[in-house]
Amino acid sequence: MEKLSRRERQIMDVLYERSRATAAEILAALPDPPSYSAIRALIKVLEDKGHVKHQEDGPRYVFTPSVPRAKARRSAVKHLLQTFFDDSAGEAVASLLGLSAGKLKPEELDKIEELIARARKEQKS
Amino acid sequence: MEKLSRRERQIMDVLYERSRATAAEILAALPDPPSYSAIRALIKVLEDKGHVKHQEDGPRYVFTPSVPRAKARRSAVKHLLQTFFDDSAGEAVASLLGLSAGKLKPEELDKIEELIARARKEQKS
DNA sequence: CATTGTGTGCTAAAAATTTAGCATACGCAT
DNA sequence: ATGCGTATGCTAAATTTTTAGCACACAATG
Repeated sequence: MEKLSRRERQIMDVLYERSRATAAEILAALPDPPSYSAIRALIKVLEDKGHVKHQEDGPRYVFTPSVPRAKARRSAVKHLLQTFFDDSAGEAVASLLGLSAGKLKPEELDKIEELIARARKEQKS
Repeated sequence: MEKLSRRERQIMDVLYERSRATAAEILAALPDPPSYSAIRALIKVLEDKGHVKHQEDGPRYVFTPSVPRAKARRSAVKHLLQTFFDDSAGEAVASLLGLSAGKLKPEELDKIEELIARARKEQKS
């Protein structure tokens, strides 16, 4: 599994964000969008590298990441944690809560609290 | 502020992780490290683009990101949230707690709980 | 005071990325 | 059936990234 160029990374981001997209949708979602052909060439590279799969949907292709989102998530979080938070999950959570202050639904808060409770138990064991 | 290539991104990651580093340290920290000259050329580009500053420390240069870590953090978190968590901070926190299950110090957990309590208050207001 | 080690700056070439452009296929309306 | 719009596949060229290779400065060492 080879490394991704900037554009390739951007395309993967779009795919992970929407979980599936056509070439045209990707084009629309990219910053400084290049030409349609350019996009398609890039997608082909991504397919060759094994990062992207496609399925036919009538006339057009629909592309999806070949590594499941959950897995990609984990690496991304791990990397973020290492790079910006010295591996301190606490700080990271703090940052998250800070960033979305006031935007959190009570149920989400409940859920998080429960997770903390669970973490406490694991801690003791 | 222009876009970063893969290598440039990697270098910035190292810098954010350690907050400061010499060319040699960066070299040591990079995956598939290229030559020393290569590193230095890349750093120069990053300086030209304005992402990196240096200060002299005796004989050698010490490089630091020119955008403060806290700010870079915020963008990184925001981007992660958008790309992998549909902007749901709740899910992101869940993922964090899951990833570092058992590795969290009780004080950290306390800290998080307090943040939640505070979020609850903001919620109501 | 030469030599060695480690730093910088610069530049040209190699490699990789990114782009545009053309050929082709297919559905659909004229 | 012809032409139009929108797909895909492919390729060659333009651009950017990445690399290696000097040249020079300076401090420490023998």
